[in-house]
Amino acid sequence: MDKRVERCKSAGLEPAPNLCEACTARHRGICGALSDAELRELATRTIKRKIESGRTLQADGELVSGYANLLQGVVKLSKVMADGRQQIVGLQFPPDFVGRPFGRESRLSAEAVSAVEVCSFPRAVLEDMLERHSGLERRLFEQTLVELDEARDWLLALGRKTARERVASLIYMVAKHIPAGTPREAGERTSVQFDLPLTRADMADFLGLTIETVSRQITRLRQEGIVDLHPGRQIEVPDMERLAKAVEG
Amino acid sequence: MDKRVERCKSAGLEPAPNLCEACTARHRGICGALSDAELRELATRTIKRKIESGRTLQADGELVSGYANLLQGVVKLSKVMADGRQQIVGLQFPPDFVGRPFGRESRLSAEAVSAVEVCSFPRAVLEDMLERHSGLERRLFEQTLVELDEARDWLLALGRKTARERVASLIYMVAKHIPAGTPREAGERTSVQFDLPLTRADMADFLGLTIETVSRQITRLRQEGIVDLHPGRQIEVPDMERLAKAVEG
DNA sequence: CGGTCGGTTGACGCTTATCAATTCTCGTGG
DNA sequence: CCACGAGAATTGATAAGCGTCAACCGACCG
Repeated sequence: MDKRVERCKSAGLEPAPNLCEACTARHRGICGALSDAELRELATRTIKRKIESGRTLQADGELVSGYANLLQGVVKLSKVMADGRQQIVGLQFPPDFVGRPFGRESRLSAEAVSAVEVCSFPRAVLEDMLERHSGLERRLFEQTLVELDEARDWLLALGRKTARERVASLIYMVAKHIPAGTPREAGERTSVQFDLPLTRADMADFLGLTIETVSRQITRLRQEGIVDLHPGRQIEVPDMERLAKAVEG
Repeated sequence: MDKRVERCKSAGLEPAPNLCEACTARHRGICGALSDAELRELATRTIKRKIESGRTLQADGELVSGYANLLQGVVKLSKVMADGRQQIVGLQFPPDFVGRPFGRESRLSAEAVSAVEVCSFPRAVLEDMLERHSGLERRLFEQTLVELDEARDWLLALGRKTARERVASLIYMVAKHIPAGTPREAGERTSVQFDLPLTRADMADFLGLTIETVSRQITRLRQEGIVDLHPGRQIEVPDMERLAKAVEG
């Protein structure tokens, strides 16, 4: 048995047979930069893994040993201060690439916030592929630029927005990223329903607030009719326009 | 006269003769990825410009028309909300690259916060150079990764740090970036003195605070003996260790 | 059935914003 | 050279928004 497969097993993970041709993300994310032949090559060097919620993909300060394409679920990137204060500095959705190219250490950890499925590969594979397929580097670069933009959007949110606006911003962002659950019948308003994969604690850590403040602001948005809460972290947004307004005031 | 040179003149800018061989940044920034021959080629297509404090290099929403290497001075990147709230999302120091590769629009503006000197070139030149010198793309990519890291560090600051810690963090960061003015004689403590190129308003916009709070926290750091203020935005840090402690609490 | 965890709600206090007045700095022109 | 004015910075008084502490509810699991 392959050594990597073995390591996965021992970590309680479940490697699956891996055929890029059947992968839903093969034309998205960084894989979109590869030809069919290249995808076949990649298939021999990657492992599809399921990761349960709460498990750590990459710990703060640990050497980068591997990378992954996110296929399903949500991953949070977070930083902690010496005294325990914590801040989530990014959320990743499919088909994002997870990991830091070129082995620069970066002081952050990546953790699954829901059941997650990734296509993972060791560091050497990425480096090898980068050398041989220049389109890949461009693709990674572009994603990094998008992440930089998103980080800067959140800087604006954390620096200048009120608690209510921040919560609205988060819900708005997730609504835009998640494959819309129920876009409702055409005749009705633009009602959207989806699963919010974050706990109140995660939301607070992302928004630079406390659990209590997040909870209060959500109640407020509910009373205002901007969101509807359904059991099991389901959120319904009856009118995206109104939510969008709450994002900026 | 070259058309570009003409445009510069008309904008009140002063193009200078441009010899990469004599440039102080030729081995740093993205130029460090180029050979002597390539630098000579680049020299024919760039213009060294001086830009006065307050002038805008790239306005929010405007199409990216050109790029620049920062040779001297400091540039701020900022975002504004519809109602005027403003947030600085990044500061750039020499020899940083200024501008957004691949023409993605990004909703931010770049403005000189001190007298600035840049080596600028039109968009087409960057694209052309990128195609012909693959090391260049890597270099740009690496800088973008550093910027992403810095943005995430500030997310932690804005989300979780107190006003005092934020102000200390900013002073600390500038102290690390600015070519140290007076490292003092070897026998003494590690005293550092430098110019803080930001107004209180800029600092506030960067730290997500108000002018008044920034001012109060600086007075406090002064009373604690962590910083010394000298006329003309000169700051002296008698002991970097103590400042570093203030950064995290 | 009790225990834990996630979430909500309330009372209170602290940090920071807001409003306002004053001082400082520096460039300009008399 | 000094007076003047405008913008930058400081300081004070007050208020608001969010954090802290604590009680409580409901779901889930052993």
